[in-house]
Amino acid sequence: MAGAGPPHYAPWPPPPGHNPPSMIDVDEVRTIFILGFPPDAKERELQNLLRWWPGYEASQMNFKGEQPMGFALFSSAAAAMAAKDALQNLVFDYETNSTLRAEMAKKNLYVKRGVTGMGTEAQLFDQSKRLRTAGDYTPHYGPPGPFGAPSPASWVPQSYGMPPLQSAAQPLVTPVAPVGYVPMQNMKDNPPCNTLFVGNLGENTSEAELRGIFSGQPGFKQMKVLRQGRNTVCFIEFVDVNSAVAVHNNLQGAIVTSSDRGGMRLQYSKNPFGRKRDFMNNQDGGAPGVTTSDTST
DNA sequence: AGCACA
Repeated sequence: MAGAGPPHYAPWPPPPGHNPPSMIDVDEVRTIFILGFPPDAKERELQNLLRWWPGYEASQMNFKGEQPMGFALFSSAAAAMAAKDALQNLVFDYETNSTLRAEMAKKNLYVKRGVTGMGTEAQLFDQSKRLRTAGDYTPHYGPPGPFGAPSPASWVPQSYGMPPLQSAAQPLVTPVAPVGYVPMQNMKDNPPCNTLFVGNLGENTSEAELRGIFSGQPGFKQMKVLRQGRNTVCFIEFVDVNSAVAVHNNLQGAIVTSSDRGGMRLQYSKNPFGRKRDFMNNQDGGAPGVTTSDTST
């Protein structure tokens, strides 16, 4: 059971101008990081472990590597340290003999406004601006725009004072903002659906860049990259059609730095995710795409 | 100008 639905997903990225840095003492580290979880620990378990602690604000589980790493942000350094001590050597799971270790982090956990530990660290840039910084083909890790979002790497702790744990703490995804756009005429497209097809990608297009671009988009679910000789294509699934439509429009022609063809072409997929049953049953020779199921009215 | 996976 998935419970009562998604708790607090932000349906759309916050507009620019959020999180005024002057409001908070940014110098004070009030984040702890926690190790020792069993490999199957869930982010929700971390949240539920900490949510009643005084001053708890947000947490996040990082699943790089063998064992999950938890990060938790508190309202003050004192609250963070108290929680750190409370968690120290806590037996998390008797079956797997998992004992937690906690330390102060080097940097504070970066939390998107309104999101507490939901694990999507990729930042959105202001899509309405259609940043056109062509000339600069340096991959930007973080938007060049009005608000520079810190790369997730910036808050990954350096693990000092403890045995060499996961010093290889890498970000799961490095957010990538397109450096610019080229006009893209989209000749034949398909009816809107929850899956986008990405074309006009060169053979050495980096999957990491694509993931950096798309995984932070609102409603992103999963993506798959396909190499086809000197072409690369990519499928991106979204939670709903509206999310796909937004990205289809906003990122059309966005420049993919690792591609040698400039802008990407975004189309709706012919075979969207989650439709297998439908189109398998529609073998009556009728027009594909016309389904008998009605989702509206 | 290229549409996989369930």
